[in-house]
Amino acid sequence: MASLGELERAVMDLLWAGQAAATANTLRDQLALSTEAQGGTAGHEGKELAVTTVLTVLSRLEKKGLVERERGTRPHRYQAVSSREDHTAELMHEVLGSAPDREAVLARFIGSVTESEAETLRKLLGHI
Amino acid sequence: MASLGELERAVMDLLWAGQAAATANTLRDQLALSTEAQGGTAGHEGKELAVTTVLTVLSRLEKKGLVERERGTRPHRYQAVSSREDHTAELMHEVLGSAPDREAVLARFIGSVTESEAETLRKLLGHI
DNA sequence: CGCAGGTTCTACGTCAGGTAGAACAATCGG
DNA sequence: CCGATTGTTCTACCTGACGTAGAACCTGCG
Repeated sequence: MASLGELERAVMDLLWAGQAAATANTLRDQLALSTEAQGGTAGHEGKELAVTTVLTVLSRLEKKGLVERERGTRPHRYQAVSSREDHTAELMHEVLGSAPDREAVLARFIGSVTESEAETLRKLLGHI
Repeated sequence: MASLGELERAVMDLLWAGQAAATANTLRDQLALSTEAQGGTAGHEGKELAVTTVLTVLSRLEKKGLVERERGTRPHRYQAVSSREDHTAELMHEVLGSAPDREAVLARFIGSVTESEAETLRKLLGHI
């Protein structure tokens, strides 16, 4: 159970991007800014969501264990439990584990990795 | 769009496991056999599904591009488009690509790989 | 031609996720 | 201490994916 919806994903992206814990309102504003008059890479809409919507999503993310909230302060402050990289790596492991022959999967995986990534991997595997 | 439901997954498992293209009826029977009186590792139920159910799922899998069917023969024959390993590796790439800093993700990923897997990777990456 | 086996259409129930109003809680200025 | 303001929780609706399958449709075979 690790799949995220589109909005959930957008919220996580903000939490991962920002350094400090954010409040629901902050996130609501930031969500509105995404794509706001930005004809660029596409994303959502410059749509103003209700704060309750953001709060609902945050609660769901909390239940999924992706978000942690400080309940002490009045505007609760939300933050990602783990970094985007950790989370993604974990997901990769999950996917890898979903096949019986992990090594065969790794073989295919390596087969289509970019050269720079291969280099990174070599470096990382080297000093063991 | 790559997530599979439980039954979809079970069908793919069968298609991946079997060597030849299967018919809907064959798959229905095999699905019934899963867990049939097998108190083991758990799975489904020895439940007899309607063939139409299997066909619906197969159609959905076809639409998702995971299954290919021969329409010429009368009982259509279904088979997985790509091997389980290829599919899984592709998924891993998808996940990897979902983060901006791929190399950082790889670093975390390698950090929690088993020794035997690390060995496999080293072998596959050669040393330039 | 009529039937049996096979496929497609249509449809319903459930659950996740997007969305938000209504109700409730806390906080702040007076 | 009280009302207004701000923030959170409850409840609920809508959509789409998926499990499930009956009804209707097609197609050789006898």
